[in-house]
Amino acid sequence: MKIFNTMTGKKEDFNPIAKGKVAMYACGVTVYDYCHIGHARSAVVFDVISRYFKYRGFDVKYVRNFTDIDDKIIRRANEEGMAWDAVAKKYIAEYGADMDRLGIARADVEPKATDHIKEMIDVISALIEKGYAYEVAEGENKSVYFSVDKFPEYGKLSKKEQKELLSGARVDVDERKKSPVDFALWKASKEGEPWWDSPWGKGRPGWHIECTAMVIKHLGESIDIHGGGADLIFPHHENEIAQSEAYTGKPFAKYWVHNGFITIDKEKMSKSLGNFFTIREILDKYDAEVIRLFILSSHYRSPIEFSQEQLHDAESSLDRYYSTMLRINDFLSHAPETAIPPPGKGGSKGGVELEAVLERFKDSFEEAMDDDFNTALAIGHIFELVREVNKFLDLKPSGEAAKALIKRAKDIFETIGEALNLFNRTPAQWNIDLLKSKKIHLTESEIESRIEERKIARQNKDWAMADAIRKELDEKGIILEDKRDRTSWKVKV
RNA sequence: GGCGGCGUACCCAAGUGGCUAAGGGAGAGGUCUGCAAAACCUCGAUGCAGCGGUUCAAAUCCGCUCGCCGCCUCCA
Repeated sequence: MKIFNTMTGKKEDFNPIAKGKVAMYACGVTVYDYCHIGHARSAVVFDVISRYFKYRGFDVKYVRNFTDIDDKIIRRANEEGMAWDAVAKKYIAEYGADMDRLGIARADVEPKATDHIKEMIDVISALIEKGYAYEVAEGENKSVYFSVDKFPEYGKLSKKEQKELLSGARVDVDERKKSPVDFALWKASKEGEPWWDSPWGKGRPGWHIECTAMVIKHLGESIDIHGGGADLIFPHHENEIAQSEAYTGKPFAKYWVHNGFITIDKEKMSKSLGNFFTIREILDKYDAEVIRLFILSSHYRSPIEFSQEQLHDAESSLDRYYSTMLRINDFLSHAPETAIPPPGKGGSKGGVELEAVLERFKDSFEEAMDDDFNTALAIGHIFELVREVNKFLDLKPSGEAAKALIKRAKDIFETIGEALNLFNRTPAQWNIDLLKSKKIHLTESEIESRIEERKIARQNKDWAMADAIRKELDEKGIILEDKRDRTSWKVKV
């Protein structure tokens, strides 16, 4: 497997620190508001990465944290007249609900910063002892800062020179810090803010230190993969590296993996620009699987331009898949057991191309995913298989050999579906769920009974009546498909 | 200003040195069908922002130009 490592700027062979095991940490969210589609992307990407490692037989331990104490949470609490920890609790629950709906597996450990205050204090104390950090008195309490110039490798991840950072006017000038690039490990408590007791009096942790403490506690001092959105490269991950490696003297993470942004009108989606869509806003109009397919149709490091049109395209693709799965299921349950000579063309020759695609499918899929998790290419392969399956079924095959072939294709879809957490509903469920996301107020049985009425009309060759029923359903967003022996329905996408 | 990325058909998007440039969506024509729908077939970039260069061979490497974006501040 090859993975692009932000640290080296290259794709590298993946060799885990411990054979057969993957220790992986992804920075989660600060819980002060609903998540937007950009957060969803990051979560989907790392979900798929961890799933694929498991598919590949690795023993994966995946940790994704919650930042549940921070300025924004405190501000939000004040705005809403809530306690800060009630805000955190609320949005952790909402995050979980969004992730569940998106089909994102819970991480093996989902630690919260405030559950690791002691661990953070231990690391900070050690950093002071080792001379990497210094205390600054603020009233009766003290803050602690990391002294960046004590860590010469600072900037190695983001490729920044300390000098450049110093000359840049954008860093906060703060009289308390010895250098503008130094960052807070511990913040002295201000009036009305939450606080914890510490060797420096009342205070709360800085942002970056939580990840160091939680990584070390749950995964160890050196881990295989550390990831997050590309906007975390600097300063967050750079600071994590500095404080962690200063503390342990060991490399913090072997591979640094960062996902690209979601953009709107070519601009990064962000809270501050106000150009964001929350996950739940999108889930109100589109099925969760559509969002997953939309995200996974591009490589994880590329920017993705968000638009309704893109979502609609993804929805159409998915519908194509499920239409094919319906044909597969129909074939497996209704096709004659014994081979009947197909009229004219086809025959045994028909399965050759499908057989060839099936033969190389697993390799193609793994080759794509092994190449820095190229989900876009992998999904392309899946649709090649879809086409071959349809082509084969168009030949109206029959007999055990044909069924075995189609069964093989179905098995492949299911295996792949598990690795990507895509394509794993029944076609019927897909359409029932579409009724919901398209807000079509019809039940399955209502549709079925109209189909039954139409069937009688068709038997009587009352085409006007049959067409009227079909038109009526079509206007409500339901498409009917007449098969040889029955009629199926689907939601228009 | 420093660092990094991107520009592939009408839209989205793989491909980053070598067989006909994946796949999806949209479009046109056809097959099937009572008519449809779905599916399939055919058509659709002699060309990968532009210009130059390296090479037997480049979308793919190098240089320049144009356009767009990100990070350098909280940010997935």
